[in-house]
Amino acid sequence: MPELPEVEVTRLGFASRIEGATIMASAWGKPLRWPLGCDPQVLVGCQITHVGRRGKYLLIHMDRGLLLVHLGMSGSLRFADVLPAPGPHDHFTLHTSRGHLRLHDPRRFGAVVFADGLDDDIARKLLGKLGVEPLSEDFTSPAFVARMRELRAPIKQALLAGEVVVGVGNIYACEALFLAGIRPTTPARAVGPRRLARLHAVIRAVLTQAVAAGGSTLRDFSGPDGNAGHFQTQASVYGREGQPCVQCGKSVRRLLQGQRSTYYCAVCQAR
DNA sequence: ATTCTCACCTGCGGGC
DNA sequence: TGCCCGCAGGTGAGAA
Repeated sequence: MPELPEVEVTRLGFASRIEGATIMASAWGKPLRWPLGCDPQVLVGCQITHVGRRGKYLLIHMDRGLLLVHLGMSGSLRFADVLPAPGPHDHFTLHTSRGHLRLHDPRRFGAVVFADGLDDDIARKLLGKLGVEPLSEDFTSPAFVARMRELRAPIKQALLAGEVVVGVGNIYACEALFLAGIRPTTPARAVGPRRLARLHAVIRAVLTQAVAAGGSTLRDFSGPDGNAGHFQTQASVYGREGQPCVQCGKSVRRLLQGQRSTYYCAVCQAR
């Protein structure tokens, strides 16, 4: 599920409410993608100071160390004063003095990992190669164009790789390429600079709109208050194979790139 | 170094 | 009704 907008919607929904809370206990279900990396007792008594985000990782900073939370494909976080007893897919609950934070993740591709700090080994391993934040000032058009022009990979896969810009997953990569009029299979370096500049602008715009719409809910995702996102209803191509292109009316196509579905319009994205 | 494939895990919808 | 297949928002590991 969660690409940058969904993670950001999650963060915005509970960050200010949990900051300042003291952790009382944690509860665990089935194993997630990676082990916590410390004794769960280490968390008890820690005070949460700030909730940030890097790419698709939530960073729960504490007075001692931080938690890196990833939602994988099917994860969602819920934060509430009162939560029901954990269900079979609730694999982590953080009980704090300000409420209870719970990770629901049927597929368990998500993770909760403890790190001493952002420069410790595990944090660097997970965050070290990530590209620029697309909603930050550092995401500039000239730098983006220059970096993309170095890459042989098909442009969609260059976006998904996250080494140039983070947070753009399968939905938003398809949408951004459609809005920029770029064929997803074109090698990044073969896309003209003006189209790349357009892509830069459109990535910002589409992610911003998606955050405003509460993210996309295909099946699992909900924000920390339990509300579904509705950006998926605004999608131009994603999930619309065989349906008419919103611009030209021709049938939206689907193809596979690196085992992932790509949706595009062969007319509007001619090259 | 790159680039590609596999693997992780569960659930759902479609076709037979 | 029920089974089997394909598909799903991510990404690290290992092979080629």
